Amino acid sequence: MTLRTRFAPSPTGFLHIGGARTALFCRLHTRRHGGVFVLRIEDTDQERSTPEAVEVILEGLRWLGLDPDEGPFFQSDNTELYRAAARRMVEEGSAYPCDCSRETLDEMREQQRLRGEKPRYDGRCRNRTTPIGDQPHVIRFKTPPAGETVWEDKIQGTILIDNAELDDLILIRSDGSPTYNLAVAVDDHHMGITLVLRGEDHVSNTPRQIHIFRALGWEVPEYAHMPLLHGADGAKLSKRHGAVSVLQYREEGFLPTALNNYLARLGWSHGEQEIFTMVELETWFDIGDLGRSAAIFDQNKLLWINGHHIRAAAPPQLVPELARQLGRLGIDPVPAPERLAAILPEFQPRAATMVEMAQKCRFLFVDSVLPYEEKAARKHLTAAALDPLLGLARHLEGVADWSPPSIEAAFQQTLQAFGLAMGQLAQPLRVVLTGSAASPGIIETLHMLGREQTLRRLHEGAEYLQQRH
RNA sequence: GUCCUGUUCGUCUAGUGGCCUAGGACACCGGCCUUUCACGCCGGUAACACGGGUUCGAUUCCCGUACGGGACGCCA
Repeated sequence: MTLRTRFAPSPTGFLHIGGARTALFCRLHTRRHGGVFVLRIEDTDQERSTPEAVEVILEGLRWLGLDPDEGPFFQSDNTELYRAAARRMVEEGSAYPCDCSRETLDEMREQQRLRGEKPRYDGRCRNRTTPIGDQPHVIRFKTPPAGETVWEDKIQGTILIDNAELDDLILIRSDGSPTYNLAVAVDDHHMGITLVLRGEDHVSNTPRQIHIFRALGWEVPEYAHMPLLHGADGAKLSKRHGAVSVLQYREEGFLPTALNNYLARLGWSHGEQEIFTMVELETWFDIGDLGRSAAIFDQNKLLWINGHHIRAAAPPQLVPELARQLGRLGIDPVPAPERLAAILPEFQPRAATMVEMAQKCRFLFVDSVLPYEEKAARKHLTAAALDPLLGLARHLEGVADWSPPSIEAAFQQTLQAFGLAMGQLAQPLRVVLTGSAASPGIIETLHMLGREQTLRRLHEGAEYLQQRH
């Protein structure tokens, strides 16, 4: 039987980093074993599910390159399937109607809590003899009162739960809609899911779902519960707690391959390798190699991995994202792709994110870099810098082809003429050309900037110096 | 509170009874390279939660304690 897994987010908000990791693990594990990766949208909560959230989740998955092999399927399309399953269970005696009010239930739980018991439904409607009729009611599952439920979790190992710990969960709400546990079991069966891979926070739902499978006479799938992702405070990452949308990472200049690489390394390792391509992950990743404890998200390491992927990328691959980020910085029009591809190699080793890269190469695409960075100007734009800069301008005006060797020659001639060391000319020049004291190599910087802009900024700098000193 | 579950450097991890005076990576600190900033290279600080067993020998196995996390909805 071929492996079939599913990623089943509920569309009640953005796709956060924890959800993305679950999707990634499903995808990688499935690919590794030649299976099928299914996407199912769990929108049985009509109150909170929105089409916008569905769109955002799909976009997040698309950006990460985690498109499903099948789906997306929507649970809201299967309502009749769930109702039929519930009806059958009532007929066969494994489920029953219950008309206890929410107030009754609240009070019940409150009392139990006071007595130090686990809050749970006490099953008072289980054996009722009077028919409910048209009264609003829910359908509850008749949980086996004794015995234990055990499964061999592919990540956690053997998990054994005493059935006495479980209460009679609701299958169908009073408005006729199915609840999570029913919908999941029915869909996992009908979609032929063989491995349910999800977060550890679902462990307690597993025995309930296994019971439903058994009541319906279906084969129970395998389960694997992966450790959760925690925030810096050590608590579970969730939409209400610290987790941001994966699309936010795109805005901040992270590459999808880097994010996948980092997420995969959280809880999993392969020898002493840190950097992985998607293909490598798909050939080596296996949930059997996952650790069992939660991991804390570390932005620093993500930055390092991102920088690595930026450096390893072929320039043309980065062009669209650099263009987008420059646009966000107000560069209009955005430079031509060929131009960006040409300058990219100089900036790849100098940026941990695409946002940082856009900021660092911005000086190439503006009309003027004034005002200069204050600290840089104070340190390097002294009165002594004026004459050498003007001298360099004269030498540069004689350069016809603007090739790096020619620029270098003009630069060396100026150095000799004024008896200066490299840094004494390079630093003031850098400030005048880029506005800051840090940039790619000075010859490369002149070359990238072009003859016209270089000379213009040289004179602009000379003017600044004359006014200041 | 009850049930489930976890615990190796600050963080991610290697480690499945002797190869561990515990390895790698990020971060941090030094140094080298260098026209600046990066990249790269070299080096350093830093961890087996605690207590009992089992064993010739425990980071590794068992029990307990502590601390952490998850679950306990007509949410998923």
